[in-house]
Parts: sequence; structure tokens; C-alpha cells
Amino acid sequence: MKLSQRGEYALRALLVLGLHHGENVVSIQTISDEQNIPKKFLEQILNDLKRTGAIESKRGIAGGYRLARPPQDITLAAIVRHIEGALAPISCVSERFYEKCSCPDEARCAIRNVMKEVRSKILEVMEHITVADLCARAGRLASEPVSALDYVI
Amino acid sequence: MKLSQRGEYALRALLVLGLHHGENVVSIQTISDEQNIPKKFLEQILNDLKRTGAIESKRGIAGGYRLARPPQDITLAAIVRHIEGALAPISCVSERFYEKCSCPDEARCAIRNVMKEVRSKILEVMEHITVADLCARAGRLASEPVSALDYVI
DNA sequence: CATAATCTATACTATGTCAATAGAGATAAA
DNA sequence: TTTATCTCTATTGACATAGTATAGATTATG
Repeated sequence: MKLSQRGEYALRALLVLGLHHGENVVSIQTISDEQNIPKKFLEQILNDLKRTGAIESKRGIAGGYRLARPPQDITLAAIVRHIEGALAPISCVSERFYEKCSCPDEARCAIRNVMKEVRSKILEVMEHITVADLCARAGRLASEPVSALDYVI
Repeated sequence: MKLSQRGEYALRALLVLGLHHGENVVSIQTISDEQNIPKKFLEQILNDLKRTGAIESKRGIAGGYRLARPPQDITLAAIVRHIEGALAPISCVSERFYEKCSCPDEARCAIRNVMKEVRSKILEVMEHITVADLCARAGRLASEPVSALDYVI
């Protein structure tokens, strides 16, 4: 039920680009430094995000990346689907990455029925939250007093 | 963001045991046949579920498995946590399987903030649904006309 | 008691995925 | 021309996944 490291890095990189939206391009090095992401690994991920159309790049010295679309148009769901594949907990309830499962009667499978609910709960959040929302949250969290933050482990 | 095959098999096996609750024990062979699960793989999984305390076994000829507790006391969350580990989409928002992540400031991380929401949405379903609910759904789905079922792929 | 169907336990294996690293090349600002 | 950047492909090592194999323990039944 987990997001891969790759997926997490993608979101963190996108957040950085979101926060720099409107400014100049941001280099891999900068993102790598700000977010503690291995540089060469990040290269791959950014290249991948570029293929999605979420970001665009500028080459050469003083090159880097920027968002290719308005931050409010980039949903977390779209990014994760591109990087990771299905958001659904099992593939027989995925719309875009559907695969038949081995159960005797998929249409009447109780597990599937529950997993459909899980899927739609996940989508409620992931389809709704955009890079713009992420930036807004980052701003809010930065200005909040530490005592108000949740430190529960 | 996916449940493993192992986890899915565990739930399907548990559903079978739930449906036979109150009757005699059910053999691995029967479960394997009813649910199309490789028998030797299922053996491992059932053994694992036994260690959880969710099911108990009877050895020898005419042996098999049964639920060790009332079906309404066994949540999907407990099972999946035991078989798979964390339900949370990233480990820095997991309560039982917490691991620190590499981001610069976990307490003020916007990604983490969103993932907490995803986590709690998942838990809403998984902590709430029990084996008894699963059985009830199976009954309902079995009696429903096929036309009412969702065949969307 | 002997049999055979069942559960128990451990080891093994093939395949794939994940996370990262390496290295050679293309681009462009200064 | 130099150099900091992006681009692309290949490779690696560790680990997880989904099974398979084998030998053993248990027990209802005849």
C-alpha cells in the first residue's frame, strides 16, 4: 500500500518547482540540495516528469526545470499514476491499470467491493490536491508555531 | 500503493473461513479450490494468519482452519498490517511502522501533510470493515441481479 | 495399529522491482 | 572555449515477491 521512494521524490521535486513558479528555472542540483535527493536519481525522475508534460527544462549552463503548466492544474493523482502506476490498492479495481484477478467471480467479489471504496477514498484526496495546494500548505505549515504541529510518531 | 498478492489471498481465505463460521474447519485444499489460490503458497499464508491469532487450526485427517475470533472482531486493517506492514502511503505518516524520511523538515512537510489525509481515509475503511462485513457483502452481492453490478473496467 | 489426509516448518529458487550509480553526450551562457 | 547544466542509456546490488519442494508431525478412521 505504499508510494515508492521515486514517487515521493517526484512529489517533493514538484513542490520545489511549485514554490519557484514564476521565477527562473531551478537546477537539479538545487532541488537535490533542498530536498536531500540523490542527484543522479533525481535526474531520471525529472526526465520522467518532463515526459508527462508536467514540467519543462532549459538546457546548458544556467539551465534547469520549471512547471510546464499552472500549479493548480497538476494533480497529485496524475503525477503518481505516471511515476508509479495504479493508485488502486488492487488492480481489479483500477480504472486505468485494470487487470483481471484470480478470484472466482470478480463482479460479486466482496474484497473487490471493499477495495473499490478504498480506491475512491484515495482518489478523493489525490485527484483533488494540486501542486498549488501543496505550496499553499507548505506556506501555512511554515508560518504555524511549532507547538501546533503534529509530532506524533 | 498496492496490496500484494499475498495480502489479497489472505483476505480471500479469511472470507471463506468467515462464510463457514460456526461449521467445521475448512481445509487448505477447499480454500485453494474455491479461491484459485496455489495450495502451497496458501499454506504459508494461513500459517501466518494463525500466528496473528485470527484463525486456528486442527491437525490430522479431517483437519483444517477456522476463525479463532468472532468475524466482527477481525478488521481488514489488522490482517493487512500483519501480512504486509504499514497501511500508510509513506512510512513517515505511519503510526505503527513509522520511519523517518529524508525531507528537510518532517513536521512542516506539505507532502506528509497530504499523505496523512490519505492515510486516514484508508484507515476509515480498513479499520471499520470486518470479516463479518465482508461476509454480509458477499451475501448481498450474490443475491443481487447481475445487471445491478458494476462491470466497468 | 496402519493408513492417508491433513497441518507444520524450513529451505530454496526464479523473477522482478527498487534505488541508486556510472558514463558518455548534447546544449548554451559567459 | 569553457563549463555548468540537461539527456540518455546501461548497469548494479539489494531486496521483495510469488511461488515450489521436501521432510516431518498429527490424528480420524477402518
